[in-house]
Amino acid sequence: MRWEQLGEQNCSVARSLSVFGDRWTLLILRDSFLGIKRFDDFMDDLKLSRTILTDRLNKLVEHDVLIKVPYQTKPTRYDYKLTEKGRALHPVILAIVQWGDTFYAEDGEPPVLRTHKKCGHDFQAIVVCSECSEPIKPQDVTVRVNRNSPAYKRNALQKA
Amino acid sequence: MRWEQLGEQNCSVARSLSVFGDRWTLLILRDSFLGIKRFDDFMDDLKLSRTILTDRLNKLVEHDVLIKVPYQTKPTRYDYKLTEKGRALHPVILAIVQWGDTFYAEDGEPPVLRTHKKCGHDFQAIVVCSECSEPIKPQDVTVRVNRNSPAYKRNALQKA
DNA sequence: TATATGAGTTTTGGAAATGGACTAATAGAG
DNA sequence: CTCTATTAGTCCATTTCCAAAACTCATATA
Repeated sequence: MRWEQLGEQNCSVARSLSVFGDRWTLLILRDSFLGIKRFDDFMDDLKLSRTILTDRLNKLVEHDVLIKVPYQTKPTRYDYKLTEKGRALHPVILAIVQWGDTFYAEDGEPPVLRTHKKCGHDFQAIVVCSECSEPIKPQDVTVRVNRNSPAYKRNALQKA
Repeated sequence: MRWEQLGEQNCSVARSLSVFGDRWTLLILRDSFLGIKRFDDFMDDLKLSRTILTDRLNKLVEHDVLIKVPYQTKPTRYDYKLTEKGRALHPVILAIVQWGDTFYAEDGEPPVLRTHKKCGHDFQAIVVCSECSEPIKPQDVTVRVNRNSPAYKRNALQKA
């Protein structure tokens, strides 16, 4: 399967990964959440080739994850800022950080600490059930196809 | 920066992505959480080249995310099953699903529904603070370097 | 006029992915 | 005891992707 076809799959993981599932994009987003906005600042931090950075930033703008906001004219220069859709990726980054902290922190000390301003504590990110607020374990989840989804209906019609 | 060097960076996102941040690995893991275990079943579902699948499965085994468990001898054939470390990636997958469901579900109907057995409800995955159990918003998080981490100490020594 | 800054584009050799053919070990059918 | 199917690979030619470095362009500053 080609990368461009991935987004056409009827799976939320596949569609999401067609947006940010490549080598660099999640690192760009990590930097965005840390406040990095400008081309050369991404360059300095990520040490990737300019070509790829240009490409990835443009794709993120196309997908409405980042937006270009001019910060000067003559010549026009842009900040790359997270959109609402981009900020919605925060849980993904936090979940990845959590896993890395758990399995790769030397001496149990993660490289970076995060404080939750609301409660004032250093925190870990926990994924919980929207209905009962309990942490979700893999074995507690059952999966089924949504018969109300347009994709399912199209498929059912084809077979009939 | 080369892909192999990524894991050496002092960042939990970078180290995590050096394990699963490529085109196919997260899709393999999605399938693992759906119960797929065998080489050809991954093949059928993912439609990727056998070479790449071999490579990615081996890497996941090396990183202790999957483990090979023989299900027959003569010839020996293996199931690829999630380890504890692999199961710990469940929140990452759920966070990705959540984002895809939010922004790419047609008519607001996601392709797949998940039920939490514990409470019996279809659920969404929410990322909350381990200390106050409130959902975490990007603007409520402050980040700082952990001065107790071995990596920080090594760096401080170098400069002194 | 020369140099610096910011944000790219172009070029080119090398690395990785793709798709298809080939291999191996064994079981079961005829 | 040969033929075919199953499972899990390996090998290889072609295409695509990526890194690094050089080049471009618009402007500001010395």
